[in-house]
Amino acid sequence: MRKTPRQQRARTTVESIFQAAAHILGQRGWAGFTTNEVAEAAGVSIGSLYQYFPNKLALAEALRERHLQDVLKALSPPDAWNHRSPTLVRLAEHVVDVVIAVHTADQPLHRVLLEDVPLASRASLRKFEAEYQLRYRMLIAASPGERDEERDAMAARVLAGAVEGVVHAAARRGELAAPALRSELMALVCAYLRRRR
Amino acid sequence: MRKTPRQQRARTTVESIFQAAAHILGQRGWAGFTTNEVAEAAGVSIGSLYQYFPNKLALAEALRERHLQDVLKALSPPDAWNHRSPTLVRLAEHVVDVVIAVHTADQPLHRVLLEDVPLASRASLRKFEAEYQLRYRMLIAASPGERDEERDAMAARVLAGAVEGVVHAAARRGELAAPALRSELMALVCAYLRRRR
Amino acid sequence: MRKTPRQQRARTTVESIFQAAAHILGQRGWAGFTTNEVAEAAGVSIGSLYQYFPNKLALAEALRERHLQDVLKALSPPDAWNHRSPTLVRLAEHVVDVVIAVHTADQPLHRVLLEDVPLASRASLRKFEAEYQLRYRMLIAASPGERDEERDAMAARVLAGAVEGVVHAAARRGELAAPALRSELMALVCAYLRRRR
Amino acid sequence: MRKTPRQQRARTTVESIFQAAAHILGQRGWAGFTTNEVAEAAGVSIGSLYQYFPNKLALAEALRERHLQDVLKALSPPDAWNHRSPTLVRLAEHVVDVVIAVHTADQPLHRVLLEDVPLASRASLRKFEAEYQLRYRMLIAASPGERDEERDAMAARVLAGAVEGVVHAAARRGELAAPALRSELMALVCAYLRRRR
DNA sequence: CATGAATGAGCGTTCATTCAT
DNA sequence: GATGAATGAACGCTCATTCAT
Repeated sequence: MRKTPRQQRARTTVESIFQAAAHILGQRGWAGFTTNEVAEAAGVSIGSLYQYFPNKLALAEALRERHLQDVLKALSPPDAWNHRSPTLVRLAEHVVDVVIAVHTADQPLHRVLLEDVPLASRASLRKFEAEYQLRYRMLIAASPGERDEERDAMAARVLAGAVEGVVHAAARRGELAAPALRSELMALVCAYLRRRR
Repeated sequence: MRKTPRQQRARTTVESIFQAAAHILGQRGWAGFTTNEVAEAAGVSIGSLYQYFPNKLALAEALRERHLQDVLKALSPPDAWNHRSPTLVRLAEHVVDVVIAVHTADQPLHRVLLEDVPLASRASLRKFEAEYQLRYRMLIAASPGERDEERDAMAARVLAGAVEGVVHAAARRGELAAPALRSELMALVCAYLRRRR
Repeated sequence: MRKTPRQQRARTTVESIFQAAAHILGQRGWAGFTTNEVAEAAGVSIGSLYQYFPNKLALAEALRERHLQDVLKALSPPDAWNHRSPTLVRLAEHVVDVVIAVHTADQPLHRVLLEDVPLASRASLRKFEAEYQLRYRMLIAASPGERDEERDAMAARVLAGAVEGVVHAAARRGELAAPALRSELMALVCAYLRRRR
Repeated sequence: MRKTPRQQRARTTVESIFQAAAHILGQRGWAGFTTNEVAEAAGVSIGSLYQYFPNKLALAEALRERHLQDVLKALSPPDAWNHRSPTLVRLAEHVVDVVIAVHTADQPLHRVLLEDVPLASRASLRKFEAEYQLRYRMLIAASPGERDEERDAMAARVLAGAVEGVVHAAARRGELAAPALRSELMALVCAYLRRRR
């Protein structure tokens, strides 16, 4: 961001730009994402947008950063688990429910931010992915069987890819709310975690 | 397509447009896909391109149609299975290997065609997906347990989403060729297919 | 230039762009030189302008190149001098008259092209200046006194600057056509050339 | 200027605007001269700038006025000449040295102010030029030969144009400090002043 | 007197598309 | 069938200027 808003009205300006940008980016995708439309939808002049974001990509990246932080926060273990860690199934349910919730809230935006918006620097995305994988590593770590660093890492990536893929496909079909979707996905995750090696 | 090429020279024109379009769409994505560049790369005038494709989207969709047919063909059961159907594991291996192969051959193009190029009509994509799901239904059908139409359909969608998701994520990391990827993905598929209900 | 016009209508397009650009650049200066106005004045769409010139600066530079060639050509010794070289005064008259003529034809354009338009590369301008100085070196070479390489070079630069400065100032005052201007400028040039060292 | 600063703090505000404006105008030229950058460089808000200058051009013109006054002051005959006026050569040396000094101190700014900044009204510039010519008239007046009002006026303009042109061209080449430049320029001026009519 | 958030006309440039040749 | 010159809407972005605080 070019400068941080100090006055209150500036903060509302920036916030409405974020809102409008999220909406339009999710709806139109990166190719159809235009700064002029964002400004108009935000009820703000195009000049104001460029006061705070040096260019279109920077706006999208700020949006991504924001969104990824939200995702990580939602995926964090609840405070209730501080003392007694839950069963494997509870852990899996938490991850599955959060991923479903993320795609429910912002169906297309999540995908666009992660796959459509060009990467100015890979650094921040790598950092997110590392954090993100960590959540799946916790599942693997809690599963039965002997531990193996490399194999567990691959398992975490496979699990993450599978969960993302299932939820993503369901989102495209508007099937996210179906209980059967959740139960089958849980079945998949648990079957994988409990498999004999 | 606006009209079908009759003369031989017209057929080579159209073919070189397809080649160039596939190349550029894969490299630049939908946002960077320009008809002028396609025509130039194809060694053909921009006018010729518009003789056969009414607009940019129609070209991309023709490309998609072509590609999806290829994918379905690759997924079809080999002739060798006509008489004796193979084991569950062999079936699963076939699907996994084909999906990996598809993403290996045309990494970015496959993704762009399926996720980036806007959908003029959902009809053709729905048709493809129905066909595509059928392959996974065969896996479910071959798995142990009692059959249930709705539940099996959901299971097929979940399985398809999972396999696609894992391979897709691996492709982004350039990890498609790793043997560990394949074996873990197989483990996931088999664990799911063999799960107790 | 992005591409060379092949068809006749393309050549007229480019020519009218040049005409309009020269007019507007001379009138408004570099800061007020807009490609949209050039295209409009040329009776051509903005797209056509960008078919031939990759950007605004390239257009101005093409104009400069063109103009500088014209100036050098005008300054070249006439064919009539091939066999018998003229007197010092005749030589000086030729230079003075040409410089006055150049500024008369395109008063502000000449200045803008040389001093206002940013230099993408200095190469072509350096080449022009070297050629330009050569004409003044001929004057110095024809003047009485012993020759000295360095001193003569400086004398040529001083003479060129003086003639340019006088004509340029007169142009700003609209005084270029005054006979007194020419005779006083000739007096200046001749006095300098005939000075005792 | 919109209003004259009364308080001390206002005077420093205006002064820092002038400083910053001179710096940026000299560096970037009229085309790259932006009020926002001036305000920032001056450590002053853009609002403050517009309190004192109604628009960008007015700021540049105030700067020009200031600069031209400085030039005239530098060209004024030193107090030492009040009683005994110096030789023709001394007079010429004074003018030449001052013009060189002016261009040395603020090479680009001087040029930009005189040639790049558009003229809102010619009045103030005409006044300056009249004053400026007067200095050259003194040289002509001190030269041998019979006086003639019109002819002397033209001679003064020619001399002024020549000196300016030589120094200006030398400045562009970074040659202002060269002793040979000064001596050749003096030779030019003296040759002209002493010419037989 | 000073601030700085906000504005929006207008710039340079791209690219899908048309049509005379 | 094929060409490529021509079009112009629309994009990303800048910057002179205003005005509420």
